[in-house]
Amino acid sequence: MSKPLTKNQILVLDTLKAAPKPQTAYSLLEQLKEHGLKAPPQIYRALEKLLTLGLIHKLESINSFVACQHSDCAHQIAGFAICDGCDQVSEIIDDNLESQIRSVAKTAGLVPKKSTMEIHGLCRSCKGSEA
Amino acid sequence: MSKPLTKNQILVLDTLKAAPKPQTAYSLLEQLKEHGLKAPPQIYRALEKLLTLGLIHKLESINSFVACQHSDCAHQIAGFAICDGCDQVSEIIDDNLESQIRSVAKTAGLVPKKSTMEIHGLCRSCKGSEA
DNA sequence: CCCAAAGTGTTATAATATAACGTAAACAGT
DNA sequence: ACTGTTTACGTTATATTATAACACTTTGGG
Ligand SMILES: [Zn+2]
Ligand SMILES: [Zn+2]
Ligand SMILES: [Zn+2]
Ligand SMILES: [Zn+2]
Repeated sequence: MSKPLTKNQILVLDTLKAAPKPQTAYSLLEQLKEHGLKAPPQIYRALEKLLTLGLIHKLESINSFVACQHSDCAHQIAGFAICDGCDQVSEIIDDNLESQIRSVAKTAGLVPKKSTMEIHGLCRSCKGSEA
Repeated sequence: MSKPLTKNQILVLDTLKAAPKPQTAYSLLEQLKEHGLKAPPQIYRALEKLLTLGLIHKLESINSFVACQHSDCAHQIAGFAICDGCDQVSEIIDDNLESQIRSVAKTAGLVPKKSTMEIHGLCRSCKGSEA
């Protein structure tokens, strides 16, 4: 029996799901002020829970959060492709990625727990409209 | 002819080279106060320059900086293995990593510019001394 | 009912990073 | 040498991201 999400957790998750691009904690707070949320801890606490449930991901390189684009990849390892032109993000599950990570970890003699891979660049449409 | 580093840039780089673990901008500032540095921008500006020169790397997941462990990998793609027990970091250059990144980027239709890969876990010695 | 765990709302503060300003070297072209 | 341009400098102030701490409420099991 997995516990249902609380009101604040649902608010944050739904906002992330509806957003076209990654959101910072403070942009979420701004949007949720009309629903009664008032202070950063309310956002950060919901984010933390959603992270441990694997329902959202944090993009470390831009201090932002996105809803998981798969059903629930708590245990999986994902890579993120981030367009610096339009902020669009794709979450990529690649079978080789996990073995790649294990390989790098092994080289370093590290037992891996958690990893992030974030690739910045330009998507096709932004690449086309460059100066 | 590559321009020589400035005084502040050398101070920051040398401090990072001598450090046993990643340093935050503010820990660098703290250490460099005795050399006359007084304000964050002095540190951040040196860091930015050193980053573009490929002499240091930023670990996005811990908001910290490390000296490059290779001679100069401005163009290369590296992975970082970070021990959460002792903060030791290994910079791994793996031939497969670059192709892996290209693969993920291609899946997303992204022309890659810059990427980060950071693996957290426990090194052998910390793993051994677990509770 | 009672307890423990998890969540809530709130105020305050810590930690990370940049804007903006005026000045000073560094350097290439004339 | 004189210019203009670029880069770095030092400084003050502020923006952005994240957490500490406290008192209270809800939830669910024994
Ligand atoms: Zn996911
Ligand atoms: Zn784009
Ligand atoms: Zn390097
Ligand atoms: Zn360790």
